Amino acid sequence: MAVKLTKAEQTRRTRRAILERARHLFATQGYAATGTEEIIRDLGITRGALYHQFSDKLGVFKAVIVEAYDEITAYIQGQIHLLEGNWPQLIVGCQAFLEVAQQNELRRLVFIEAPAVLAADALVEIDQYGFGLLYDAIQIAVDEGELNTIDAEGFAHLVNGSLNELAAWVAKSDDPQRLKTAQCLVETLLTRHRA
Amino acid sequence: MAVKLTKAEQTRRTRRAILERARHLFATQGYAATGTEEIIRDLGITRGALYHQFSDKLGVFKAVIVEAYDEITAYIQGQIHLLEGNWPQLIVGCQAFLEVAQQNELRRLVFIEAPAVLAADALVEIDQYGFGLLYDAIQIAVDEGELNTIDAEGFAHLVNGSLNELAAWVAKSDDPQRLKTAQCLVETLLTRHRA
DNA sequence: ACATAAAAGATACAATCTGTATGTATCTAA
DNA sequence: TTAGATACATACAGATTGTATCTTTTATGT
Repeated sequence: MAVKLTKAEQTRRTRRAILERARHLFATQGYAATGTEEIIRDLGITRGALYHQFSDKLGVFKAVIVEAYDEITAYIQGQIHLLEGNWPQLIVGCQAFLEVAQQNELRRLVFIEAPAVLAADALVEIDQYGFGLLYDAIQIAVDEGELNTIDAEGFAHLVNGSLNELAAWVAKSDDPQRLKTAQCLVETLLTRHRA
Repeated sequence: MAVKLTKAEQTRRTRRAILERARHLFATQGYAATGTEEIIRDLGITRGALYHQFSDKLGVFKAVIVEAYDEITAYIQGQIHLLEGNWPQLIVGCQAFLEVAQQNELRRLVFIEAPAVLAADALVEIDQYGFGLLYDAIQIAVDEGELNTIDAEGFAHLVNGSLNELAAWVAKSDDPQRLKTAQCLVETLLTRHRA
């Protein structure tokens, strides 16, 4: 029956199907333990289609990671874009990160698999954007005299590391209180460095 | 001419040779990109010896990671064991971590490769020890009324995340000043949470 | 509308790599 | 000294990735 599809539409569907299946498998089993055969199984296509749409297995992974990053930053932007002023945006942005990065799939993908798989590769480039938002906000806070630190860049890394680890901590537990605790800890961290 | 060796000694030498070579390769190329063949090349043995001494490739990796962890904790212990009181030990211990974890080989191995490779596996168990030292010190500081936080465990994760990320930041640069900056940032972080 | 180009995908295959099964020599212990 | 264990080598099966080639369907130009 095969309804007639435009080439562009066919490509779009194939890529989406591959990306969604791959994302789930990479997140639950890891990159190495997931075969290209497993990705396309039940999708009604063969590995040939996958290799036609993506350069290789790593190409699929990169595409998955880019989408995951976009989701995270989009969520944070959505939470802060109505707020007035850099300082509250910084605090709420950090707390929003803890909310979204608590999802296990997203977390393992972005903070465990990606650094290892893309180690030498394009990781810097991709991660740079997410970290950049945090760094910018902290730099502004320093410039505005709100934040007191000897090194804005270093402090941005300090906060970034805290956020990643706390997100993992929150995700590990099923205590709904833990998210609130982590959010409070980050707010305290920032407040105690207030000028 | 093969000098006569006792079995135990032969085993010891083989395992050491494999572990040292594997550690370097895993650290520089990553786990997935390092083949068992590559590990034993130039060691004067075959893959058969490797599989006799270790359960499999993952077994080699685990052994490498355990040694790396031991090195890190040994260094920290050496730096703090003469200090009096928990609070200074906490601060100096964190700073010592930044010194030792700045070495690129150790860092990629322990903080990038290990989490991905051992994801579901025994990672928790291994990492638990290193984190445990930090957690204990923080718990004591809270009990002694030195540290002010709403949640000792959460704060320990916050500090741990900061340390890991700052270590990576220090390692990325060749500016010798950066280590000092990072150490100062951590000291400030702790001091600002002092009761 | 028709011929031709181009793209999506299928199939088959070569190259690797891991782990296992089996064989051999050397050491240890009764 | 002899039986068994131990360290290691060799050969091979299974799995997986990427590439080369072929087929089919859609797009394009005249």
